[in-house]
Amino acid sequence: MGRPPCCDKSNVKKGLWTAEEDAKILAYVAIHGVGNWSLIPKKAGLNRCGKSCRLRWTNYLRPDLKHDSFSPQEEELIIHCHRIIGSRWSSIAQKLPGRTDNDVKNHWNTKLKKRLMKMGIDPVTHKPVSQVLSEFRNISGGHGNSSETFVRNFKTEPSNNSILTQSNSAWEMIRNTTGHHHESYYNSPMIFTNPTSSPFHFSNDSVHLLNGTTSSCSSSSSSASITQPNQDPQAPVPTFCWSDYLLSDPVIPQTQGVGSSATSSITFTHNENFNSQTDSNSQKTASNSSGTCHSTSSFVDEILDKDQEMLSQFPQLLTDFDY
DNA sequence: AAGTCACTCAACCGCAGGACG
DNA sequence: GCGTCCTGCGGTTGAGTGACT
Repeated sequence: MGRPPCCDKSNVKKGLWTAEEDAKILAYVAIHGVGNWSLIPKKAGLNRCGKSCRLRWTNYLRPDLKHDSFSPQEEELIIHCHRIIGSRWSSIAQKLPGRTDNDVKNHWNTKLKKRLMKMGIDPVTHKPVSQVLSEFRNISGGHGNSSETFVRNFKTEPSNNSILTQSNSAWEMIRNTTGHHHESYYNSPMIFTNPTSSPFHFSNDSVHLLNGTTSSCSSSSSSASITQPNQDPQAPVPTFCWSDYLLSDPVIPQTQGVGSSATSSITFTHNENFNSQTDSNSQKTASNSSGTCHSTSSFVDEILDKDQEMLSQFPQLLTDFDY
């Protein structure tokens, strides 16, 4: 027996709110404050579900909300946070005063995701589509010979791609077109940027996104080495060869012919946000990772070890996003 | 001018987790 | 420990609107 509905749905109004209804909510909250939303409709004289009232208040009527368009800085922050924590809209919204999770989610789905796709960046992984497809080719046997064509279409006319229109990311496209669900790979924290591994990021800079220019990624090269424009050329660039882990993971089938164009030797650059607070530590960690790339350990074990290492060195990661 | 399409965003839905008796 | 209620969250839907043919 399932949970009963929160209200009698046949007798409550649905759909857009009128100014009069808004005024009733505002008047009630001004006097009594928020809380116990299930009782508010009755007390405020509204024929609405309490849940609907709460949503109207939190997403629209709250006095601290901004109703203007997103600034470039806010967009940059959304992209950055999404790269780190994914679609945890409430957590991202907390970083944006005056914005709700619904605002952020809608803005991502309608604007930012499309902008990334148009630039050839997969909005799920935040990596160049060419690289995502190349990596997939590596683990699926190397017969994805149409990936370059796909990447061209992805970058130039994403809206004309029926598959993309529905699935919106290279990874989802791969899943849809092949029926293969490489779950261990798909869920890998190295691919889906996990905060515990976040010192190793592609620097598909938000600056480029906001300026409307294309990123430095190449649609033809599967060996991505992306560096930050302001990075000191003298400074050593820590690298992290996660593909080594992939090839050593027993879950993922090994393939022949992963050399030349199919080899994914990806250079991860240092995340600027970690530089400011934990520069020496993260440099050390990154350097340790870059120099070794041991293929003798399993991918999962290495990730877990790295998580532990990161958590011990960057405890603020736990607090930043409410883990 | 009328019809169609694409896009935006407010609102809804179902689920999960916490609080409480 | 269990059931109920409330709240919060993320995914999805659909009405409204502007652009295009």
